Amino acid sequence: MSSTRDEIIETAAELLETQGYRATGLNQIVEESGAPKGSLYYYFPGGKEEFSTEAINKVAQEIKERIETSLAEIEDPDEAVEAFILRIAHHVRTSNFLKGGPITTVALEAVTTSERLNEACRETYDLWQSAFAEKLVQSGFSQARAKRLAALIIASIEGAIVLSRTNRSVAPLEYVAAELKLLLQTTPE
Amino acid sequence: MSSTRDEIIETAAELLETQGYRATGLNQIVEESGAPKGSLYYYFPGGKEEFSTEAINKVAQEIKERIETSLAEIEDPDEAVEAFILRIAHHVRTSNFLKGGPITTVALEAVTTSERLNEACRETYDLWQSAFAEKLVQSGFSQARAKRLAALIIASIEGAIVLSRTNRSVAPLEYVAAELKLLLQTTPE
DNA sequence: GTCTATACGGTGATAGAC
DNA sequence: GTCTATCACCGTATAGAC
Repeated sequence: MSSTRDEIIETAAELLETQGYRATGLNQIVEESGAPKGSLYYYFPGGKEEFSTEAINKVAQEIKERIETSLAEIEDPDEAVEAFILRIAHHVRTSNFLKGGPITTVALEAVTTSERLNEACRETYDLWQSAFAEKLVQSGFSQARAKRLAALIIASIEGAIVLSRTNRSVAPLEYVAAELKLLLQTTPE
Repeated sequence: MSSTRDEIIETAAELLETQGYRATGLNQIVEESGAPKGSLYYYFPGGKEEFSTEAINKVAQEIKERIETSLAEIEDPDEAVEAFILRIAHHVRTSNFLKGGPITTVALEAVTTSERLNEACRETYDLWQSAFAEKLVQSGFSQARAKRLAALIIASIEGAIVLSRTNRSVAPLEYVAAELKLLLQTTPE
């Protein structure tokens, strides 16, 4: 129940979201977290790769729960997904386009960098996709269709976040929200 | 018409696609391009940021033309977009999931790193989006709707590439291709 | 558990000879 | 145009005192 340990993970998660893996330095984490410098390798013998993996896993769980609770608030899947995406848009805007897509940069970096991080990212996306698919199945979509639609939802959100942060405008996220809403309004198959 | 200059840009483009900006070192570019080490700052006084910007602009044009020619081959927009995405899937697979989304990583890194790179990425996405939107307008969609749909197409492709590379499977790209095809089959509004 | 100091490699960039 | 040498800096990681 070390508070220091948690602080490191929490700070790492934030920096990974805004900067990515390579750009996030140990010194910066120590500085911003206020954690004692000497304790980093005490808590995480595996170094940068280890606490980054833990940071990803933590974020994975948090977002998964956010997806579930958000989708549970509205019965119609099209409106539920729309509302969820607009929440993300708000998050991106209020962060001044510094946040959003907490593991996207790391996921791309990990492909050529770290098998361990890559695996953590893979599991994270699976987790999120399952959360969306479950809602769609409950709404009457077949398992197969729900899986495809969930992939589209995750993919388009991730991509729209890239576009929104790059353009410093949440318009891409709003467009995606509107179009996905239309697609999900069709009769479930 | 310097061949050396072009080699540097070409190599930079490839490395930026697979590794991103921060991970791509000057030494690596010199080594893989076969360019004389001393000529890097001769051709690009602005250093890393400068030739990276040129690499992005070059890729932007190439992909734009690939979008246009690919979409021109098939009249129906739903089938045309599907075919284009499946071509990307092939590209991602044959690269062993090392390539795809040539500027995605750089775009995310640029938000907190380089105003110049950020601008280049912004223009690139605009260029690609316009290419899709034009095809949709020709197919009977309104300007406004075409713009939204183009944003969804770009976003979902970008995101699906992230998922596909992370999962070492082109399934996400295939799912997105199938679902976008369905969405575009609806009567143009 | 935490501190300080340090090792060691790599980075982008520059200088000056040729 | 190109080469070589070198710069100052930053990164991760480790050692050893306390």
